[in-house]
Amino acid sequence: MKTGDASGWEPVYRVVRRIPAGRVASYGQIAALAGMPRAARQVGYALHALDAQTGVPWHRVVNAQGRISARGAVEIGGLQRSRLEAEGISFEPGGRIDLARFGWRPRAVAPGRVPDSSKRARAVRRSRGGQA
DNA sequence: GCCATGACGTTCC
DNA sequence: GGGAACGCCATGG
Repeated sequence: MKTGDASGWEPVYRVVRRIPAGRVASYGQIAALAGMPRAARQVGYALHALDAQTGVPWHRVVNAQGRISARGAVEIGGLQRSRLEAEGISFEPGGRIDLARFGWRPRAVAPGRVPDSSKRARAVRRSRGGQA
């Protein structure tokens, strides 16, 4: 909430506009391209404060799980899904999107293949102790 | 100026 | 592949 003025989020909006139709990008990706790799949350916040008439394809932005979060805003999530489907993006039974196919790759990487970062870097930083 | 909240991400098991 | 916990950063009160 907190009606942000969205004045300093222009770089973020610019990145979102760069997302081609039929493709989706994660908040972290947008944040990284905007210059804030750790401010993924703020990206979502910026989009929330954004208006539907700003011309920014906010519906092409989903979380890293390829799912629509829209905390509390169910109507927003429904609209987002409808828009994505209209662009040719298919949803899985669980409401998830196949990021391997519809995920936006600004680096123009070979289609059908993604570096993936799910379960590779494990011994990189285990100091976190996410769980006992 | 400090505390609480939030369209999330990444790591660990 | 899925669930849970910790972490980051910015806005609001």
